[in-house]
Amino acid sequence: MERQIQKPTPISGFPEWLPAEKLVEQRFLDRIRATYEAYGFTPIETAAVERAEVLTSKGGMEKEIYALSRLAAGEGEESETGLALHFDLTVPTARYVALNYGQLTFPFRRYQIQKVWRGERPQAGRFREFYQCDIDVIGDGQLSIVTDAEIPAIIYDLFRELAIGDFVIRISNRKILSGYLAHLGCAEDAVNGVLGTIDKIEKIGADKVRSEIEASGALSAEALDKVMALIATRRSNEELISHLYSVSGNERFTTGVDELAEVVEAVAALGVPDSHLEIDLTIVRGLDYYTGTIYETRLVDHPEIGSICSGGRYDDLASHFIDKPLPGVGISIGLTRLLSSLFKAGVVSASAQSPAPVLVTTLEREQTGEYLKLARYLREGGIKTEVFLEPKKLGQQLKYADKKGFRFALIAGGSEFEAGTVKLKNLVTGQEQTVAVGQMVHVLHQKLAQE
RNA sequence: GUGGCUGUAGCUCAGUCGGUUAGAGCACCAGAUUGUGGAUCUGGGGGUCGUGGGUUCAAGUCCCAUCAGCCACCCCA
Repeated sequence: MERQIQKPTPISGFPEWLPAEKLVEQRFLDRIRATYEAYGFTPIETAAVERAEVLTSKGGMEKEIYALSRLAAGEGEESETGLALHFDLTVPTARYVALNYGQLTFPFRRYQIQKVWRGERPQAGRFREFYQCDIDVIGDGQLSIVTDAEIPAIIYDLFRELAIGDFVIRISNRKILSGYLAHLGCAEDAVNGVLGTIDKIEKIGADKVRSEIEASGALSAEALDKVMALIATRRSNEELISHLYSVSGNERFTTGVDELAEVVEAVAALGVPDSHLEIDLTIVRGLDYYTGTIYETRLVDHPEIGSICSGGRYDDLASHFIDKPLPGVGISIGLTRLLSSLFKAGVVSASAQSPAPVLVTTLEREQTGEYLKLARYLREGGIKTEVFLEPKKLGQQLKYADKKGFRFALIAGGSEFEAGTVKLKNLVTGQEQTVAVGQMVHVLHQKLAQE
């Protein structure tokens, strides 16, 4: 019988991390969860699929949505299921909140860490399957503007904890520019187009932004000058806010400035230093469903990575599903993109292939029970431990430990068993130390804490 | 979705003007005297050259198709 071997190929855009990388991802996920919960957010999870019409209710994303169908259907049966994989977590959340409106308590604070799928053409940093780590606060009819200040505080706490280098949270309020544009005579239906152009300023430069807006004819030459002057001038947060108060605009503009000023003040009260929060009127976020505060975060030393998390305030989460205004504010971390960028940039390295720091080596087959017992003591003492079970020479066992990134090898043979001791070998420094079995948990805890 | 580039070992790639049994580095496996890893040395396994067709005495090499991958745009996390 001939065996057909199918060549295993990766599927582009569907990343599968190696163990060392997956361990880093788990560590990140743990910290993201812990930080979200520290601010009182509660986890929810929604189905991987939604009814197709639910996903398309916002419009525009059809081409990116993977639909579900059965490979084969019986006579007269429909192979289409009418279901499709969710492409973000916002639409499912809206549906979930509307569905469970009566059972949820508002303001509803939820976090949601799930995979999403998009039928895009993949390339570096762009995936077809990836994790989003969302938090949102959703109010029933109203939601304090101070909530908008909690989001940067959470981001600040989290990225400091993740230790992936210096970062800056950029913040703005959509009402400011859109109000200003309207005030300067830009037609309402042209405002989003102009904002979209301004959003590209980092990529294409101020000159091209100007000529693109000019070409669109949305603004008079005089108005364009004013807009460019406002967005292109660098100012400190304090200077910019006082400058904005001196600029004349319409009511929307003024509301935006008031909101931004209040948020920035509250962010400071939450302990985020000025150095990590930057008001930047050029960030607008492509999605026009944001209506107020908007955020982006980037790494200072790696601007090429782009925004590592972004979000904002919206007036109404679930108008498609429920006849009640549900304003909210939230943010999403694209964990898969973040990690792949960090690996590529060398900001984090994935080296350890085992979550356990200790490998118990085995020298004598007839003492297997003793080795297993040693491992049990270590685990009972809270130390993750693996036992090497294959009949190989010590040298090969240490090589295995080295490759998998264990930090300590525990070595014991005849003489150690007789004396009731074990040898602890530090695999980084090569140093060895003999300790009594009763002391080994204590000693290891000390040594691991030192690193 | 639009445009460009590339497919040779697990990975990164070399392979001349078409010419004999297709190469390197890394990785992997084994060994270099009894219970000590990362280095070095020696040896070893592994490829129907993405797939299908065509041209030719002869194709990894040229042509066509197809599939896959990468990059840019678009969109965004």
